[in-house]
Amino acid sequence: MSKKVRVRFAPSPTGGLHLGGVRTVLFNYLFAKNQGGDFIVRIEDTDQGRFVAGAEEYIFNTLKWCGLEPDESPVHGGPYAPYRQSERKENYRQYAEQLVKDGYAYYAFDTPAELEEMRNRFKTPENPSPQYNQVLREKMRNSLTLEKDEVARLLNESVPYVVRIKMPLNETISFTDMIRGEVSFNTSQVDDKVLLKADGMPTYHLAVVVDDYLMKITHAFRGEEWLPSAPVHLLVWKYLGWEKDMPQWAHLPLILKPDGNGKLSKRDGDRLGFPVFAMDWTDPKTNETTIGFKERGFLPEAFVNLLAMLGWNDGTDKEIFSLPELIEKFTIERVHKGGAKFDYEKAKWYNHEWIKLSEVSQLAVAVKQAFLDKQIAVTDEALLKKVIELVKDRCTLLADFVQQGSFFFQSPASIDTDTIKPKWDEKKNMFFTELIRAYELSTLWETADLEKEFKELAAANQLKTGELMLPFRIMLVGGKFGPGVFDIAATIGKQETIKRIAHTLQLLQSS
RNA sequence: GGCCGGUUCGUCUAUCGGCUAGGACAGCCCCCUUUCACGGGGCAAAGACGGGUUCGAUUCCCGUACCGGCUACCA
Repeated sequence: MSKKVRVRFAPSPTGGLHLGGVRTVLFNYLFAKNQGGDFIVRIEDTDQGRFVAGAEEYIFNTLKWCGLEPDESPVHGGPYAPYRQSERKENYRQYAEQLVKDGYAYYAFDTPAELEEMRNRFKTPENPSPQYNQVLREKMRNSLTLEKDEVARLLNESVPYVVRIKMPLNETISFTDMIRGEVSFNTSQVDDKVLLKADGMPTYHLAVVVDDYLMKITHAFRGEEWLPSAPVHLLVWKYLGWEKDMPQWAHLPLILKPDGNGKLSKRDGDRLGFPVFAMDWTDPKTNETTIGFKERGFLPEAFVNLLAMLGWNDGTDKEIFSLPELIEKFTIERVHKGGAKFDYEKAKWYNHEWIKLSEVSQLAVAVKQAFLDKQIAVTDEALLKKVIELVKDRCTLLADFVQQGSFFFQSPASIDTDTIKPKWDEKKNMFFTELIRAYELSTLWETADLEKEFKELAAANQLKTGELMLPFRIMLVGGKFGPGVFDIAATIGKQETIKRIAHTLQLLQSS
């Protein structure tokens, strides 16, 4: 019997959640649910200096929007509460002390200024960033170099200190990553990372191990940027005597910027004009808002779908997956090793596909909101549904519904008469005048009837239908866009259709 | 600089030693459509390089190059 799968997403609440973060959540979630396991969210707020108001709430709102609800978290509760590291502060010190007692870690009294001084002093062109390591630790002020009495005195006088792991010299440490296979490191290349900070808070390196252990995490997913510190974590697991309970690691590939170099950042979105955050994020300090996928008009289904395909596929040509399908099909073996450049065009394609494939009723709420955002109140639900049905094939983002369909709810703000004018003449004017009369007498008001009448009248006047359709369209919607003209006329009704024709005729007359 | 990771069309990817290297996005062309889409059809487009191993390498191994990540009392 193997243990129940438990995975965790461990964000630090420092701002909006971006693509990469949500994808990490998603892969955690998919793996857990595929295995019938639990998905835990633990807030890693060990850095008091980086606390950002509202960031935690934002994270949970985002998960909710995506449909990735945690089984355990600070807001969902759970048997391993609290799930906020700042509230678990007292847990960590004992483990740090235990490591010191067992000779795996030590106290270091160097001040930030001293550390900076050290780095400057030993910096050379060949070694631009000297590390607090097996060699340099000998030159610093710590419980390894100081006399026992001196250490005791400093501790006694409450001189600030940190606890650092004592990296062994020249040991090979390796593990099997679920995505990358065997990865190994030489400990001589790894520095003595701080485990417990001077303020008594653990660093990520200690907290991640302690909490993963305490919360019985079985599989740990995180971004590839964590790979270099994996040996530190491995060693902490080992030194604490928990090796047999260590989760299996999986380091996810990064999401890269579209135009070349580096991992995708918020700045790239601003620069290239696409969202990077899942939802709008307003920085409480600057009050600046960064656009999110949700507000840009993405459906959560599409957002989740496109994220899943960035680094994973099911081995077939299938690209459109619902969340339940993803859960069913997801396996780590099919996660890519290489980073993926984010392609906004493809992202939009996913949204377009999901809009086309969604039921009208599923779209209604979001589309109504899109209209409302543009100051168009929709009160007629039946009309809304009819409009969605008519235009959804040509909508990539939710806002496109407004562009494609506002004229169903209100008369066009302006009529593109410039397009009509060059080919306008008295015969056409006559035709539309007669059309008004004909439509006034119509007893049937369906698409096919309207088209039939229109064409018959055109034939009677010896006019080509083709030359009349565009003017008609512009009269009804204001420009060269929208679904089929007769569908529009049928939908807006007799009175409105006639009104719009007459209005344009008047415009053409007076200019 | 050091360490670690990665490398198939412009982009996301399939291929688990047999390939005429498949699909999707974007691009281009045609059909459908008297708007724009949708839909259908087509074109163009890739294994970083050099060595091995093998009857046979995109696939396995080793180098090189390139790209990326890390190198904080941040996560």
